[in-house]
Amino acid sequence: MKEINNNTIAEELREAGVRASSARVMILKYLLKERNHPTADRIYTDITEHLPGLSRTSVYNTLATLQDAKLVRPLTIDGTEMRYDATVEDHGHFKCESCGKVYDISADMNGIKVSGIRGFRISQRDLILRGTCPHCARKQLDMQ
Amino acid sequence: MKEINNNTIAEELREAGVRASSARVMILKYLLKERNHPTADRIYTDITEHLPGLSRTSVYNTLATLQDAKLVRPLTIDGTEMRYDATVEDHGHFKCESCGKVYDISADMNGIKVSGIRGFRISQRDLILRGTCPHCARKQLDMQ
DNA sequence: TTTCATTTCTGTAACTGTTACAATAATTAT
DNA sequence: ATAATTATTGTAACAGTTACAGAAATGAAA
Repeated sequence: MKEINNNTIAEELREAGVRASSARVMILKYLLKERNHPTADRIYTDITEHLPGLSRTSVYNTLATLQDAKLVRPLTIDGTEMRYDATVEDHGHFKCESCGKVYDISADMNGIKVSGIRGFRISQRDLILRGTCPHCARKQLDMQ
Repeated sequence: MKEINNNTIAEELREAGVRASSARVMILKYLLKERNHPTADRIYTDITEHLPGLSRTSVYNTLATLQDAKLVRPLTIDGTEMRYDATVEDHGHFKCESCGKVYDISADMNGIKVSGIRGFRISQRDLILRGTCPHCARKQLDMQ
């Protein structure tokens, strides 16, 4: 497990071919540390709470740059807002429809039998499960 | 294959426990016939082109009703807009990043090995593949 | 049928997430 | 140091969605 600090992140950025500007380091560090599938707005508010001087537009610009550099993956779990994930390895997500929280799940997508995709070139696979998380399921039982 | 006409659709609505208003029949018929994973706006423009007198808000309201009645499934393939699908059976989607088209694919999700979801109650599974569709892949080759 | 209560639909306006754009600031190369 | 490029900011526009109040349609009861 590589340590996460400004230097390692700056290096990772340069390796990916982009300049290690302060906004990029901040945002990538946030994504690597929190791993909470945040929205752009969540990133903005969390970072500026401690370090003002970052604009909302810069968050969007930076996220676009990090996506292009394949350092960050966009998640389209909700229909109306993007979420972002610094984990690039194949994995799935569970969205609790009760509390809204998004959980990482490990899923072996090679086991999926897919047909009717002859000639399709696949570059990304997203698996999203929806339902109720254990915490909310227990709460619902208690209320009965 | 059951025939799709206003009567069978009205009956389907009533069976699902909702009134068969004209807006609901129109929109469900559109979804069943077109099967093009439309956005709310696409539904609105396509229907009002031939039959004016349907409001954009009614499209949203109706889609929410049809979702509650489990007749329509929301798709969150893009981050900024919802799409809708009248097919309820488990299947996946392929989004071509080049032309934007969304294809249905048949996927057996029972083969997925998922771990780390003890206690999670799953109500829906979405599989989204992204990449290049055969049509666009051929175009890209031609250009080289 | 007429009346009443409820449900559905409409139009406007607000709201949220995102993007475009021009101006400023910072960085890199010359 | 200077110029050219790149990054960041703030404002404003834009798109998709939702809230809300009033109008219309529907269903039930008399």
